[in-house]
Amino acid sequence: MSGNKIRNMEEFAALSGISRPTVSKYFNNPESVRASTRARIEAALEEHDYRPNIYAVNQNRRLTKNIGIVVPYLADPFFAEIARKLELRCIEAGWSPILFSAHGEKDLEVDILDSLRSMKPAGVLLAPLGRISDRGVIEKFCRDVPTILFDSNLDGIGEAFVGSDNFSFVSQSVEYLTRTGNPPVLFEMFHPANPNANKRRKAYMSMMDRLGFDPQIFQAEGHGWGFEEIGYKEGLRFLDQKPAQTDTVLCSNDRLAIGFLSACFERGIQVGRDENCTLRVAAHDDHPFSRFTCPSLTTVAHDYDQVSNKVIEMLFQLIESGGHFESRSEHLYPAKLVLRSSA
Amino acid sequence: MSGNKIRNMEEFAALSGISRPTVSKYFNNPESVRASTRARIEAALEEHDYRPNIYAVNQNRRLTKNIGIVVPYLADPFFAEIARKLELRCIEAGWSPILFSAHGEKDLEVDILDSLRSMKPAGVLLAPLGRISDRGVIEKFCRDVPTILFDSNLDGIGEAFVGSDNFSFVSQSVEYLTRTGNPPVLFEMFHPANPNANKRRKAYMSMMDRLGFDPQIFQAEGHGWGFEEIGYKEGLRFLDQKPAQTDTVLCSNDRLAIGFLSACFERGIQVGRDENCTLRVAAHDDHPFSRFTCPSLTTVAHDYDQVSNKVIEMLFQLIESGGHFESRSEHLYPAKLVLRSSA
DNA sequence: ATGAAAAGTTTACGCGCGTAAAGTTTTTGT
DNA sequence: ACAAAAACTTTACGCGCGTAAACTTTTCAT
Repeated sequence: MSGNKIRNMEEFAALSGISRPTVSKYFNNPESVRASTRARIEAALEEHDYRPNIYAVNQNRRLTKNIGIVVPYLADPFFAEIARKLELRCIEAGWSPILFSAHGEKDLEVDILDSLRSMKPAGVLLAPLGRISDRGVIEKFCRDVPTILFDSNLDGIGEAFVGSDNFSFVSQSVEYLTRTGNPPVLFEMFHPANPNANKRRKAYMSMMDRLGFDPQIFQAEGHGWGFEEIGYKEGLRFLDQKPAQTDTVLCSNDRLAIGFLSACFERGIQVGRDENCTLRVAAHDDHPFSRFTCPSLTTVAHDYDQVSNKVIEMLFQLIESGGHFESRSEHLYPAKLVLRSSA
Repeated sequence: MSGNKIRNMEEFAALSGISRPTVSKYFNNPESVRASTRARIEAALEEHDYRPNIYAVNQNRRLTKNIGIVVPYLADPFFAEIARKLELRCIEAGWSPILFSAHGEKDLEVDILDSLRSMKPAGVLLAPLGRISDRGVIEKFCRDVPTILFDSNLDGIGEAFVGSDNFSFVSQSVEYLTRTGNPPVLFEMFHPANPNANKRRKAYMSMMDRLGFDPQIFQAEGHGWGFEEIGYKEGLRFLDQKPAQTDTVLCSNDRLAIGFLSACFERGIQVGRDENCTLRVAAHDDHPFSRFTCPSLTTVAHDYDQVSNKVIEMLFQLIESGGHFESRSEHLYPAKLVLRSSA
């Protein structure tokens, strides 16, 4: 790389000995120019390190190479992990992922969609906040920008939805717990942050009914995304009101369970499936940390890879289809029971 | 909002009854125009919802309103939490934060800086990977783009560094542990991901020396960012080789401790400061989840707020100074001992 | 009321690149 | 070797906005 900075494509084209329109063509698609000229351009690129001005490029494109990725709460390791997978896939395929977190706030989600719209992204992967999302805004956004929904479904919104099958989670956990012990109480939030919680409650009711047991639900108070804290505080309340009826708790998700297990430990309650244990605890999601709880958490795992693969696949299909599908499709993947020590 | 879409500022200016240069001035700084014209523009804005094309805007600016935020590993809740704070601050102040994660990979960090450079950001907040960072690339980047380093310091690179004082962490933990029990073994990684680990080891050595104890260090094998896994596996190894000399373990960071506590639980070792406990465990960082370990983790906390406040303060100062400080400064904040149950 | 200062208007150019059109050179198949 | 096809060059315009210059209108203090 020689030191002299190149101002624009004109200058770079001159240095490479190729005309500017051809150089422009090269940057849009290196395969679109003859191998010999490609070689000359790349030789010049080695020497002078020039990159097209992204703002000038994007101004003239109807769509950019940007992919928006929006998650409801990035400080939740579950979303951090999914976002990581999605980002890497986009990069591999030559797109520029731009990551946003709504930080659990409705207004921020709206702002994000707003600025995303003006970014002219080729496509957007959106995991909405869910219950508190501004449905109208999201609907409008999805009409203007090619969007795949994931994690939380919003009926009829977006070109497609990809996620895990909540019934699959709950049917497996309830089946396992009842088969190997007593029917579980469902420990969930009274104000769940996203629609998956509701689907899990329904699945629980239906499974318990099918198996001939009475459903029992404990609803934890609390708002927001501090699930561990809620699981802990309300776990203490749950334990202290001594629900003699059961020795088995099924938490709606792993983060609640992390807090709940912490409460059990504090109350000196032995959790697990050994004889000396008095409580079994299971949950759903297979949170990155649930291997390291004490005891390690028996849970039902998302098929992270399948889901993220499908999200990416649908996105690329959508882009190739010009941003619109004939009809909206929903893709649900079954979950996998992960037996650990807690139940 | 009327339905007719506005193509550009020219059209919008016509609709608002104000000339385009004045409208342009308004969007750059609403305060820079007379209150009466501001009102007219904003009235038109209510009706027609128009937004300047960001690509055209940024093409003509030397610097944009973008702030780059780069962290080494976003799936680590510690960084997710810091990133969240920094992002929100930038948004409040009217900037557009753009979040990047190197996902623990050197090449990605390089790519990020590369694309960040062409984004003409007003400033960048960079927490480098550390040991595996390509120092030359980062140095060059910081010469071209106004950058504040945080979390991991790289000597002499960037306009300033803001972080926590590693000596403060270790001096407090070691002082507390020795005062209330026996001197601790340091449990750390042999290949630490970032320079803070080295500083903590040095601080440990120096503190032990000062207090007249023999330092003992256990170095865990393993690479990468799966600290909990490493803490767990190597924790088992540590426990199984029965180091009779000590009943106190100081983990270099909380994530290692989360895995280590999991190993203790599996081996049936009671951790804590009660009489019936045989091991005390403490660590550093005050990871978001360390309140919920079993037992809850005694640790030394970053002053998250002070650090993120200072990072933001330095960033805005840097921007106002035109992107360069007279001299590089380092700002280290003391940590705070957090007593919980594990030690 | 009056003149200077402040703010707005009109006109014009430039930013760096996409891309169309017409003409020229190189490649390809036969 | 030759014509057709493919690739490239030259020329030119447009994208949407920042901004400078010269001029006109509004505001404000005296």
